Amino acid sequence: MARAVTPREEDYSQWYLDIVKNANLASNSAVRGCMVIKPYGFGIWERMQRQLDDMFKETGHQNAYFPLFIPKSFLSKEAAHIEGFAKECAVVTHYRLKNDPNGEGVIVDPEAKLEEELIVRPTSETIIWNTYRDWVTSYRDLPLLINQWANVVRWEMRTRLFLRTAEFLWQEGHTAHATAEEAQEETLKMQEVYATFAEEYMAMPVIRGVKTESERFAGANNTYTIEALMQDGKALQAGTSHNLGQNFAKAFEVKFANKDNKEEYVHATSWGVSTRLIGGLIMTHSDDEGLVLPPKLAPIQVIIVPIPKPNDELDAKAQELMAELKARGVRVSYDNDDKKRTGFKFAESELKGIPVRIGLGKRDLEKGLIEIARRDTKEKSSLPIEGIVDHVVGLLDEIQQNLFDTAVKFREEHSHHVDTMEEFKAILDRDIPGFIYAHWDGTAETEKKIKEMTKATIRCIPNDAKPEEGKCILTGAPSSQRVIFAKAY
RNA sequence: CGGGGUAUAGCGCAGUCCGGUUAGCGUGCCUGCUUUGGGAGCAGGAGGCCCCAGGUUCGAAUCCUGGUACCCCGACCA
Repeated sequence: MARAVTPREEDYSQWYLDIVKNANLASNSAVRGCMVIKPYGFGIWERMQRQLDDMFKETGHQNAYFPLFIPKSFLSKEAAHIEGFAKECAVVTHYRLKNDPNGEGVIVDPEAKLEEELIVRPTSETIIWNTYRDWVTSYRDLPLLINQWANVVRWEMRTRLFLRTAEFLWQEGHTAHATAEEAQEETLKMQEVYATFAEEYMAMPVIRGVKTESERFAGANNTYTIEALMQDGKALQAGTSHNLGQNFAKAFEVKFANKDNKEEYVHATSWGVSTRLIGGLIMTHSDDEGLVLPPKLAPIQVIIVPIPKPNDELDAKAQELMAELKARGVRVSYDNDDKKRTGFKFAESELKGIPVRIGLGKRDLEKGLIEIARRDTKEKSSLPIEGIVDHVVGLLDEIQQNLFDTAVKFREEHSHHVDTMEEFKAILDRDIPGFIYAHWDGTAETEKKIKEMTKATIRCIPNDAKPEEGKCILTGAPSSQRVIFAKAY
């Protein structure tokens, strides 16, 4: 049988598509740019959702839900916002179909034209701020800490499964605060929540930083980001947290009475992560054998394979093991399909990225042994059956940690400090370019020129950037700190 | 939006240039037998509006006209 996955060396982009398709995560659909998320892929998203949702609740947020549709006029109330989204909006113009009088099928009923068109939300700031106007009247109503799990639509020119789809699933937090300080605190807090989630659950190290003006969210005063480095040396913006200042409050007249009974506009934030995270997860850990999942997010953490095939004795042993593992909180399943051969099951468990595989062998069992295979390093070992549950539970933690450590090491090996344009270009010409720390003169013109010359953009100014005197790699103008450049998804 | 490509079985493709039996191949699926410690073998079987609409022709997957959809490259893109 042919190789299931194109090797990364040969064609990284095809490798990515092969993983998504062959590991049964998602597929293209009948609708351009929109994907079908299959059960296994959605299982990963559910694990992500559950964890993030817990983290949002712990930081004081509540979930709510706002409409899919936004009146066209709302979108134009914040100038920068409409500027950013106008070119990628799906518009609803009619509300009824009818049978085609000339033949088969249905047509849009021209008599059912909407007075005002509705926009399918590309993001919900406008509809939410229009609602918040009624929710906020006093400082006692603040802070307002709301999150929404939803789908949004952005009519992108070109799409890629998970990384950029016309419709995607996400969460968007929208908060209102009495002071600018509180809003800034919230913005940074949620950036940290995202970073913690990425590192501790996805095992994906991220740089916490702030976007330059040209990369900022449309309508924000500042956009904070977490940036991850993918295996092909390109950056992925994995989550953003925006300080919206009073821009939306002013556009939607959201005012409150402060303690002195004076009217003030509220200060706002918004923050989101999307199904794009699954793309990041794939490109951080997976290999030429298939998907590699961190145990904390794997829908199945341990799979038991009977060798050479299921029988009463092996089934009983498997059930016993499963019960013990489940009691320890492990997500375990038993591959007792007798139509598939052992080798096929091994290959399939690797393709699907299941962190630990237990080979329950007839011969091994007679000797009191069990085979444990870990997905991350592909190591196999035969261990005594006593204490196997403890071993597996410990191994899951070890794999989680190893994936993170390996990803950190990769990022460090592909992070470069450069001081000249020649070095800068040389790094970008490498097969795996990575993050480039360089001085920049702080102007949008320079940023744009560098992008035109090299396709690299400023991913962020790291939160922990140390003050350092230097000269802009393009103009030679003075700079006080390094910023991170990279080619990006 | 510019350039290129594709549309034939669930999936991947050949056939189209040069019209002509019953439209093939691989894989997957179903049945049976033999296998079974790293993607099994053999045999039998099911599965097709050949993207859509018109046209040419005795005859169209194939030629002509028009349309639609998707993919790739670029531009665009929290």
